[in-house]
Amino acid sequence: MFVYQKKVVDKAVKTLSHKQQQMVDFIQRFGMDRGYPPTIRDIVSGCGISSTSVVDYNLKILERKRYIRRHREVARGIELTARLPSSRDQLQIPVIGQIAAGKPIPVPTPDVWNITASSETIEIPSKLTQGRQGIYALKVKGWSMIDALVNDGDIVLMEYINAVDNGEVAAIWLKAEREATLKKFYAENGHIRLQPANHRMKPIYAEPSNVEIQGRVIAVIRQLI
Amino acid sequence: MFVYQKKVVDKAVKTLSHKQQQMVDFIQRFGMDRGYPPTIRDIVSGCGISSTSVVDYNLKILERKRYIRRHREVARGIELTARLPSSRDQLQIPVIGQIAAGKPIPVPTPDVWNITASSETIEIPSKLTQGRQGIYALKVKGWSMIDALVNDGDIVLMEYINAVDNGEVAAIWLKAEREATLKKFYAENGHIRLQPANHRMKPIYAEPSNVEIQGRVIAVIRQLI
DNA sequence: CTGATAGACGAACATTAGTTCTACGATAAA
DNA sequence: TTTATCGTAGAACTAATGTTCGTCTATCAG
Repeated sequence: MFVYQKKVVDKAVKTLSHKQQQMVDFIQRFGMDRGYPPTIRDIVSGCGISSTSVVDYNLKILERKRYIRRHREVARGIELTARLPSSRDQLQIPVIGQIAAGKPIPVPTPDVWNITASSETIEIPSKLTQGRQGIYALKVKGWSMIDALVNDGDIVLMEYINAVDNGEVAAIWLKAEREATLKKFYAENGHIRLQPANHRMKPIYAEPSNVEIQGRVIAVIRQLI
Repeated sequence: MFVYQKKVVDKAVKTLSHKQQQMVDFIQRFGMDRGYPPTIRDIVSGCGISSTSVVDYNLKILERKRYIRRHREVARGIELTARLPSSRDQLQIPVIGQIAAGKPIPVPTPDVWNITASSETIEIPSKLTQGRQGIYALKVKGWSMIDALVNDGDIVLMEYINAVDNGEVAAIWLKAEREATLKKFYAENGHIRLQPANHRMKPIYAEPSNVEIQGRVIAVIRQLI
């Protein structure tokens, strides 16, 4: 008796024609994307079927095999019996301070690094950093970085290095002006050109002795909720 | 100015009448229990309301306040914007196209959603979206969004909605000009003010009939390698 | 008092979408 | 061959469901 029962269940649960599997997948995806189940006609076009009655026919089978539950006479009354999860990896990056004109850029000393859980952290996909070390983040205060297309409140992802290649965007401390700024860095015969990201704005020129590279900009994140 | 803005958003997001709160709860429960969203008439009887138009009226408000998203002309096309679970993992968001002046913004239709699974996607922390659904991303082409502090190559994270509150940044299609643009949106006595994020730039004014809201900007991501 | 506005009603209307019926070809059993 | 069943089609029918409109009430500012 148990054997018989098992057999029946097996057959009922496992055997799905290609079309039926396709329909289950479609219903699944549709629900995930849109927040409500598909109509029979959605399934028709979504699975390249040519008639509503075919879908109805197969839905009846899926229902019998307990992949779905149907609520008759109800628009979109298709309910998946199973629902699912997911996961991935990401990094916790410390936001170690603010960047603002007139204030030196805080440098991530080891002690700061060590579970500065005290302050803030942001999560980012590990893909963004591409495996680099010495990554930290700064929150931008004020509008002085506007010519780098960075707004008040933006988060700047930084890599802690002291030299950059031409054309890279860096956080630069101008000693004499006592100003922090984000610019594209170009070393050109004896002096340094700092080029705003905004092409309408003019570059500024500085003496090498007046600039201090504080880090390289990896990414800018602006969240508007 | 910022205070005013905050106030507006606050009010828009928080204040719910008793009836509206009741409706949200009902929609929530209904979806949990049955696996599909309620119809307007379900809400009528479920919340002891006496007319479908009352429900419609309040659904419009809930939509404006972003508690739900509605899919017009679609049976049970009510989608809660906040779905419960979702841990601290990250999401695969499809980059469904480019945004550029002179080109309409591609809208994520169901088929695009699925097909683009094959094309490009970006990973973002689920925290960034705060559990919202209907999130997609666009790659910015050209410098026409520069006054929104968005550069060529930036990724704009969008939420697919058709109505925004004053002060929010939206992707707007100007019909007559055939131009897409990212601006802060303000509806003011009969006309619409579109305010660049860059405070050095002047707002532009438009007729309501000329603007089409394509989505809301959730975040901007600029990756510099 | 007047006008503006938020909420609520109920009916009518237009689509959407589930259901049903007939028919056809292929395959397998009798 | 005949009969039965599975899978597929297409169309028609009807119930379910979203939308719109005119109307009504209550409240509040001027």
